[in-house]
Amino acid sequence: MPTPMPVQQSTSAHTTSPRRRRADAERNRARVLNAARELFAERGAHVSMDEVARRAEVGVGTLYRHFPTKEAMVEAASQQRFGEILTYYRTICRDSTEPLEALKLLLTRIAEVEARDRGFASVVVEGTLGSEGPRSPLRADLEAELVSLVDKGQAAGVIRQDITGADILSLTCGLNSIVHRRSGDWRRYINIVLDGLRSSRER
Amino acid sequence: MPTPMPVQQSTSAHTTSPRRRRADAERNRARVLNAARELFAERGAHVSMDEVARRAEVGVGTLYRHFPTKEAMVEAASQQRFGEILTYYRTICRDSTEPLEALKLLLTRIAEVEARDRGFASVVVEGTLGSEGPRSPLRADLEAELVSLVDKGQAAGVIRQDITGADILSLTCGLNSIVHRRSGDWRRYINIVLDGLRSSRER
DNA sequence: AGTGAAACGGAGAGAGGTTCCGCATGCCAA
DNA sequence: TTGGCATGCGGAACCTCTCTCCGTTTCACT
Repeated sequence: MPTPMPVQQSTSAHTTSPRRRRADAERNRARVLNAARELFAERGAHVSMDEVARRAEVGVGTLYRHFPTKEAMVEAASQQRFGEILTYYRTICRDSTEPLEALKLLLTRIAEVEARDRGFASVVVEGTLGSEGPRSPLRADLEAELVSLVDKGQAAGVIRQDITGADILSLTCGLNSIVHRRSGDWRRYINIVLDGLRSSRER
Repeated sequence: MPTPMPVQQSTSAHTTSPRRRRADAERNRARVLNAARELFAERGAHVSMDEVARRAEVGVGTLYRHFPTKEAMVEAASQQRFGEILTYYRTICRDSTEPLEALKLLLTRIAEVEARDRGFASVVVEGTLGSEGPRSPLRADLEAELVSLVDKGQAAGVIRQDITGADILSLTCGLNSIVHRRSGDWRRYINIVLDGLRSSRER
């Protein structure tokens, strides 16, 4: 390991960074992230690093100075999507809405974003399928919201007891599959899932 | 295209082949399939072709003479699993059992096999997620059984009308996710899915 | 045994991710 | 303003993995 002080926070937005970055580095990081977001959204996470570098008009080396691996870059590129979904959820439906209705709105939003952004879709699936690795901050936030939503629903007696918040993320795998195989049908799928989640006395 | 007569049926068991294969070729094909099945089951589909060739004690070239791509080989290796599941289903529960109960047995069996065979699990997910490409024969058979099972359940009024057999395969994506993240919890997941599938008058 | 077709092995082409290092550039102090 | 230098940059090179190609070997049939 030649570098004595590796960049730890390269994938996060970091409010208080230990050492300020140079202006050109900051600019390049933004260019890379934009290029990545565009390409991954349009064509999925299989787009090559060379291509991202070309669209960002930087060398591949620059990509790896800002993100340790391609996977981290894909993850970072979809952070904004998690952010959008969280913002929507927190402003629209967290407090005012009945839990099952809120869950429906949230799942619908996730499906809509997955339909628009193939890179995000694969991050959701991989992150749920792949067992190890640290969760990105906003993804963790979203999972936390789901957990508390499920808790609330269970306390109110409208969601069955034998389920956890983490289950919901697993259910989005199937959602993702439907979004990309038969666009449009996913509203039906959400209804099926919600009917399954209801507590028996609500049925 | 140099080869005038490419091997069409390389992934199937072919009962009536147009031209007989040499004995050594037949033997090597079996060795390769065995090696592939073992390695993919143990460690997943990311195992390299070199490694499969090494375990089968053949050269990589031989792998590609029997299977056009790695993907085809993974698919072929999991055909046996689809076969096992189909046999189980046809002998145990297709005719004699009530549709929802049969569906439960079938989903349970799929989960059990996925838990044992990581390669099979990824074939189920990829095949469901990936939109294009021809389905392998036994996979298609399994999907057909699911379709007729759903039809039967709908005719009997125990399965909701707004669902198709293909939806079930999508639901197995989430199943797969749970099988590999929290082994054991998938029985709970199956109950949730089944409750969602029930027609409303049954609840 | 002899012959031709079928099958084999494995080097290497090609593609994609990742690293490395000499050069360029922004930043700060004098 | 300029000189010093840490920081950042580009892209050739490297590694690994899939897949192809072709000289050699093996089988099957006479």
